[in-house]
Amino acid sequence: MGTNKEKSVQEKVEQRMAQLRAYVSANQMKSTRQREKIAEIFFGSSDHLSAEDLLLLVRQSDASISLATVYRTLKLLVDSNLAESRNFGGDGQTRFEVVDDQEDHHDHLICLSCGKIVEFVNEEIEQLQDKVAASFGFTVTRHKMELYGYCSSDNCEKSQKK
Amino acid sequence: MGTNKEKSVQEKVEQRMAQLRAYVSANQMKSTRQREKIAEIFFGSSDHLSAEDLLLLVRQSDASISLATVYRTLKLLVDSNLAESRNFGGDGQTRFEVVDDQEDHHDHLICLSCGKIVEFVNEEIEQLQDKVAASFGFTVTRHKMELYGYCSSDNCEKSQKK
DNA sequence: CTACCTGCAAAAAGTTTGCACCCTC
DNA sequence: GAGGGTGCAAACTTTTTGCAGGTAG
Repeated sequence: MGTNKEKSVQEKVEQRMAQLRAYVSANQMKSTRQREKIAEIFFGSSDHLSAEDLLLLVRQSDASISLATVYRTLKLLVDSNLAESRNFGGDGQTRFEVVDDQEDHHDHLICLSCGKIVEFVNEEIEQLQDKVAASFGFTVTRHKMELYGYCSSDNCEKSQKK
Repeated sequence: MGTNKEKSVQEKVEQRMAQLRAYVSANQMKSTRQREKIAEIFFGSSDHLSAEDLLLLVRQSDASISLATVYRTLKLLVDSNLAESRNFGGDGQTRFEVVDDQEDHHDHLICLSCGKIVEFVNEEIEQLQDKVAASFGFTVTRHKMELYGYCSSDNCEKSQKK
C-alpha cells in the first residue's frame, strides 16, 4: 500500500488548495489568511465536520477566526464544488465533507449504536441507480445513500451513544 | 386500478389512526381534538410536508391549532414509528412522511430543476446494500437513498426553482 | 486605492420549552 | 379531580447578514 496509485495526504490537500485558488481568482475573490487556513484544515481532515467542529480545529492555529468566516468559507467550498454538505441522522447538525472530483465518490454506512461511519463504493449499485432513474425519465447527476444499522466492532456494544 | 390489492386512502388513514390511538393509550397519553386532526390530515397527505406546511393544512379546518402542537404531534408520530423525518437538499427544512410498516418502503428521485419528487423501490438494490454492509460487518436496519438529477417532465425546464 | 473580507453582534429561521389554563379519562 | 395537552411567548440552536474597519491585488 502507498505506492504510485495513492497520493499523499499532503499532495491531495495541495491539489484542492490549487483548485480553490483557481476558483477564487477566477471569480474576483481574494486569497486571505483565514480562507487559506480554514480550507487547508478542512481538506486535511477526513472526518465529517460541522461548522463548529471546524472552527475549533481552525482556532488551534489561529484563535481570531470567527464562526461567520468558517460558514462563509464552507459556502464557498460548496459553491466551488470542493465540499458537500450532509445531514446525517436528522440531528440538526449539518456536516461537511471533501468532494473528490469524480474519482472517489462514496456512500455511508452508519452504526446506530456506536456512531461509527464507514465509507464505501459499489459500482453495481451505482449502475442500478442510473437504470432505475432512467426508467422514470430521470438523469442522475449525484446521489446520497446512507445505510443505518449495527456494526460488529468490539467496543461498539459497550460505548453506546444515546 | 383500485381493486382488492389497494386499500382506499380512507382505509389507510383509518388504519394509521387506529395504530396511533393504540400507542397513545398504551402510553398514558390522551386523545385530543388537535392530535386527531393533525394526525388525520398528515396521514391523508401524500406529500413530504414540513411542520409549517402541515400547520397550514390543519388550520384550514381548525384555525386555532398552534405550530408548537404540530411539532409535538409530529414528534409523537415519529416516536410511535408512524412518521419519519427527512432532510432533502440540505435546505434547512425538515420534512415528514408517513411510514408504511414494512410493506411499502421506498427511496427518492429528486429533480434538481423543478423539484419533483418521485418515490421508488428496487429490490435488487436493497439486496446489494445488505450484501455490501455485510462485507463490512454491518447489519442494516434501515437506509436512505436519494438520487438527484433532472427529470424529463414537460413543465420542468420552464418552471425552474432557483 | 478599490473592492473584497473579516469580526462582531444582531437578525433570521426552525424547533423546543415553561407556564397558566383547559380538557380527557 | 388529576394528569396529560394546548396556546402563547420566550428560549434555543444553527446559520445568515449588516456594518465598520482591515487588507489583498
